[in-house]
Amino acid sequence: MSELADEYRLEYFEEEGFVRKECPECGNHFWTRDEDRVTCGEPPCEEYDFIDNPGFDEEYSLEEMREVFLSFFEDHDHERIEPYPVAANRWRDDVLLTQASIYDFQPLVTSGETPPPANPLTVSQPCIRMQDIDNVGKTGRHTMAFEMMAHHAFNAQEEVGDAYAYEGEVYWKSRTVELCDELLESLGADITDVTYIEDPWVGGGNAGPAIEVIYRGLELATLVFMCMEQDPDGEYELKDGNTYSFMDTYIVDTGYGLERWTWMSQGTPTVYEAIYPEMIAFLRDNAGISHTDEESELVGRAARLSGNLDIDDVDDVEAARGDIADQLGVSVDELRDLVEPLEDVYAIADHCRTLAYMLGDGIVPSNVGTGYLARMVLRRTKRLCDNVGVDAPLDELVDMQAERLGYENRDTIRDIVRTEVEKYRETLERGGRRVEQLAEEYAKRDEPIPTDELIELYDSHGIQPDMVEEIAAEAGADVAVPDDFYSLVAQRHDTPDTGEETADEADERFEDLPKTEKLYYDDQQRTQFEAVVLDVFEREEGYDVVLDQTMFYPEGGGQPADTGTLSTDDISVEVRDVQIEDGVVLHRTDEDPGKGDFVNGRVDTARRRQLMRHHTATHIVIHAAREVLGDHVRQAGAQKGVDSSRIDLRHYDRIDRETIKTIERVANEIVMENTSVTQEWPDRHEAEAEHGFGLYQGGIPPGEQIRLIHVAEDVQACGGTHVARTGDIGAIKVLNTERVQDGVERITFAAGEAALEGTQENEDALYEAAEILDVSPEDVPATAERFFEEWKDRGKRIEELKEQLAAARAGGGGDAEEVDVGDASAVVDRIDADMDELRATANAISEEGTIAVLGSGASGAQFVVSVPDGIGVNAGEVVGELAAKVGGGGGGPPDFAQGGGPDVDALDDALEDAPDVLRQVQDA
RNA sequence: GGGCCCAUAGCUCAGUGGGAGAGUGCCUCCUUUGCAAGGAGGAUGCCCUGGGUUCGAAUCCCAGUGGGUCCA
Repeated sequence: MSELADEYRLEYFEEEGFVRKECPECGNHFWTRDEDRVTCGEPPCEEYDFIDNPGFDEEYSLEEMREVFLSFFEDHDHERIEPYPVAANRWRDDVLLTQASIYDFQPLVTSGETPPPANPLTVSQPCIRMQDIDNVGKTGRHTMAFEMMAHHAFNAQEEVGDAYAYEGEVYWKSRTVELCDELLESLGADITDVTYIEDPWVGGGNAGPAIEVIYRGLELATLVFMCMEQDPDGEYELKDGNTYSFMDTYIVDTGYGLERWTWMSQGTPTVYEAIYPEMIAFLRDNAGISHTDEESELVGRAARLSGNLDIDDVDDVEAARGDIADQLGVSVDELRDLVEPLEDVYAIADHCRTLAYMLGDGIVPSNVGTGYLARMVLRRTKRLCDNVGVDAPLDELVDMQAERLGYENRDTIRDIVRTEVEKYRETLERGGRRVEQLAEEYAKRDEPIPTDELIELYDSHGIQPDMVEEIAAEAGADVAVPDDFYSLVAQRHDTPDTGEETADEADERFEDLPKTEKLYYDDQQRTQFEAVVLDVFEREEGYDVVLDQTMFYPEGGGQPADTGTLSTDDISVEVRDVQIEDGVVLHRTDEDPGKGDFVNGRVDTARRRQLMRHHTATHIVIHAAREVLGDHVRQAGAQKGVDSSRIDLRHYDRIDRETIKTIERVANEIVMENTSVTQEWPDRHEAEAEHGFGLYQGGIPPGEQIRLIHVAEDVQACGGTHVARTGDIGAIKVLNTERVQDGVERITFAAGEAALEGTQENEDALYEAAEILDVSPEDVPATAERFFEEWKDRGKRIEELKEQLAAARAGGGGDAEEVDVGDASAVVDRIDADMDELRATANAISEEGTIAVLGSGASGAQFVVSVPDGIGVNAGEVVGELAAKVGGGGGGPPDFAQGGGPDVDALDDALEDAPDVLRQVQDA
């Protein structure tokens, strides 16, 4: 680690007369202008020194501070860029949320594959860190949502020339520190009081020297100099135990916490009061939290004391509470009563801001992905509100933050919040009933509710253990929540590893081949072409044919591969599948067309046309859905086909029939407008700047240029083949919708011929039903309803008649054989009726005080035995005996049993034996 | 993407292989009558759909549909 020390000997430090010191408290090395300084200045080595003593000349609001920062760097030759969405999974698949400004440029820019949108640049990037969730409100400085203000410079070593998407050096360490110093000085900070602590950074396979900027006890910024990568042969061993070496590229990655700078300028007791004072005032008022001057003073002092401690999680807060209470001369309980409601209010304000970012950027609550995180935050916020007594609707609270952050989709945000709150209310209600029942049950048995039940309640029904405790207490049941509750839940989810994923077969055979020229982009309507067979590879079944150019579209972007033929003068081979690997298109054929030959390629036109129709139709349906449902709608997946296609859309509610009809109509209007469908290959950053991330409905393509498809007003990045004009689609018919996950709706639809076929199939079903009912199609619903009602009525009527029949049989059943069985008498009879009738008859007979043994051969051989009260015959045993004689079994309660078997021929014999069986059973 | 849970009367839910139930609401009557309530009687149901196992399935198995929930 010490090997990196040289990395910190900056020209700037030398010129400015900085000295390098070692902190006697923590042992870290730091740089300072103040030769007399002893410690590094960061808590716990030193305390906060800005509370009630702001470190800048003026107070700034969050918005003002952001503007000061961005314009400072603009004035220093940086280009200001718009922030990215907080949903980082929009452009990368390794993380869900944006947690730092550098996330915007990973992985393609940091790796040098794609140029940055500007260089150098400055941005204020909204970020969300869920891992801090428990600390929010309690430590005085943690927030889940924050903006990381930053300036970045992307450099490449001079000698590598243009190997990367950016060349040469913009600036590096000295200039970065100098800019930081200048910014601080421009705000009136006392820069002799600033310390720069050496703190090497390691993360995600990269590393480099980094500097923490400390002023008056507060870490205001981290300056990271990303210049190393993990390398088994690297000469530097860093704090994670891995070895690293220098890279060709080196990147300035800074992070200035907007909230902290704002806080520093105001010197309020906590960061929350500095960054959203209006909202906190509103919440305090709404929750009815008011303090006497004396109490306010106490709260302020407590905040200062806890701020001075180096508290990084809630457990520490609880532990520290005692110390703080001692120092203030009050009891812990007194302090807690005073401070906890405030902590909740702070957390609510923060969580609402988090939700505003998430929902504003189009995250839809769901049981998966970022949607799940949004749902968690929302429910937590709702709990906090209920807990502290905030009764303002949550959608209003989120809207306060959304308005401040300048989101334009505020109506949708409010709608989503209302829907979610309602869902949560239902879950709580359901859960509450469940817990009550359970609690009563265990209270009755005088047992505590076992851990198993707790886990089940949480895992399957979303009920927090503390809620169980609360409800259980009311019912008088005990609950013991184990300390390791959440790890027990986690255990339930541990699934045995089913081996490693199949190793990706990097096929080296295609490496030396030139990339196939993609003719299908030049003229998407053409289906014939000529090409040279560059190579043919034998496969387990069939061959991979590589051509110099092709019209065959390889499977990709949810569009299946083309099929067709490749012909020479001598032979015609069938293309069954087409794949692409490293730009080389592989035509999977059944025979070898011959390497070096000219071939005539012919794509299956009908299939291709349907695929193109469906692909363009997919864009149109998404566009229509966005228009009808709102801008938050995004594609969560898609699959095109020949007969139908489907798209999965993120939406927070079910899509009902009326809405589907509207979407269908809007989509078909675009078809009927018959506008042209065009493609272009713009620079990716320009495209993003113009159209936003909405472009990437189907995933993010790599490369400096991306292909855009314009359909009417809709623009999407897409690699598929499309029709020339929307009218070519013919028609779009939605076939079905289903909810594939919470928050994800699947729309299945058909285009062109398939739309016609789909409609005809539906009509066929209707006509067929109409024919069966012998009514006209439009009368089918009413008739079906009438038939169903009548059918039910008849069922009831039949039941009644069976009862009557049974009563009649029991009363004056003439031909039934009556036998004496000890003290009782029994009727043994064969009635070839169904089970219901048998049962009814048997019941009626036994109500008269006679044992009933009835047999039926209606479907197999079946028996019912009914015994009146007070007669010592076990019906179950009788049936068992009888059923055995027909090759089956039976049973039931002692007074009423039924059974049977397959052997109908033996039924009469069995009934004949019945009196003997009865006597036998009675004796036993 | 994966795990788990649920589907029975209008509503909330019992029902572990053999006669479909409770509470509540509904209808009628009685008592009382300002309301709340009390008493008696009554109607409720393709037990989500489709297959399978079984003599027999609301119940067990499989698939589907619809909902819930936890995790990554």
